[in-house]
Amino acid sequence: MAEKAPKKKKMREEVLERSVPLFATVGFDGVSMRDIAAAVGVTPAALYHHFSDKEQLYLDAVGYAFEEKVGPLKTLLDGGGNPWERIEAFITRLANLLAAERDFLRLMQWVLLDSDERRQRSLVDCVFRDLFNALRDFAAELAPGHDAHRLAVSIIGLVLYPFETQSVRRFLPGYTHQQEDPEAIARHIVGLLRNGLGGINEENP
Amino acid sequence: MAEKAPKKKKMREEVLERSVPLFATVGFDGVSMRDIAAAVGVTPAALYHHFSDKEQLYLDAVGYAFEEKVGPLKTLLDGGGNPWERIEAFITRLANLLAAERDFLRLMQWVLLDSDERRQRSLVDCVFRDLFNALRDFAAELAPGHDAHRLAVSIIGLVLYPFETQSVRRFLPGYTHQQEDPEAIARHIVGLLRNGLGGINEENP
DNA sequence: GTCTATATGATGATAGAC
DNA sequence: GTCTATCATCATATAGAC
Repeated sequence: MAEKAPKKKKMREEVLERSVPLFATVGFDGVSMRDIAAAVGVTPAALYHHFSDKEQLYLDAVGYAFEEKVGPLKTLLDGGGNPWERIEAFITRLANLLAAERDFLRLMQWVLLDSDERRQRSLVDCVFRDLFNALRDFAAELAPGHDAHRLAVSIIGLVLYPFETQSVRRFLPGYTHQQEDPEAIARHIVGLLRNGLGGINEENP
Repeated sequence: MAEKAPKKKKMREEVLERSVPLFATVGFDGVSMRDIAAAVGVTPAALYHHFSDKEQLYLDAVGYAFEEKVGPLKTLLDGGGNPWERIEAFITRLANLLAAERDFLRLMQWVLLDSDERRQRSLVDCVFRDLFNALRDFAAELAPGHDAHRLAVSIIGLVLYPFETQSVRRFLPGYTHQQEDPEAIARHIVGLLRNGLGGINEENP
């Protein structure tokens, strides 16, 4: 009796894991409880034993997708040492994360578009707040003369936008596969933050 | 008979005008034909006399919302003269547009998240392509040493992100109403592009 | 061109057997 | 804890009267 069946406790987690890509792809309104149930391999009724309703399942799924993702990122900013080295490490890590975990990015986009204020607020509380605060505090240290809040927004936008727009840039001329390389994106952004466009060319240093 | 009834021809446009804020707020899946019909003041069946189906109504609504918005923006980039003056004018105009027309921004976000590839492509064709190409060509002129495509993405991201994230930043500390001032946002971005963070402080020049 | 009425199916959620 | 069966409601879309 010391050994419990390992399968039993995992049902709830299994639901979350399977529903994350669904919500990430088509959003809250685009996913039905039937879809999730089918992805898990149960009937829709079974889901209601683990989650009170669809909204709670969604909130838990988003929280599940973000936990253990934002923590390590925040740590990169907290450490001491050269601020420019830290911001470069943060940007590089974030770019690699976004490139590898596409669901992560899309869930963030869905949160930004959520029109249910109560739901959006609870998502922000569990997902965005800590990381944004850490980045804003770091921005204040990195560039004391600038508005830290505004600068934090700029940094996040610079990193996220290449990935957010990838699905449409595919169709545009001048698009090459290598433009999605997270390391190259990070170098581009750090160069921009350091010197603006007046600095040394990134292509011909 | 030389004078036609001015009301008759406007029905189609009326539907588009009323449906744009609905689609902008809750997206394609969040709006029903009943919602649109109610907003216009007709029955759902009447909508099908003007649009073959919901998707066509959506595509036309997005096109309607973007026409006469992107054209003037593109013109700002095409003109000759000092490139830095032109990019500043473009960024300032775009920021003011985004601040004034919230539906415009949200529709763009929905397009970026659209999981229907055929639909997304047709939206990109009628909405994004021209403006992005103009900006990319301009970026090539502004900073010949940089990857023009990448730089165009960075510029768009810098301008759009303060507005895209406004709905969640409301809940975060350090948020002040004045951070949404499009003129201040534009100055911040131009300063960043010119000098990076190493330049003269924007707050204490 | 808009209406009433309706076909047809998907949706979130629940009751009760096992 | 999961199932079958079902409810009530909502969805897109159409047919045909006016």
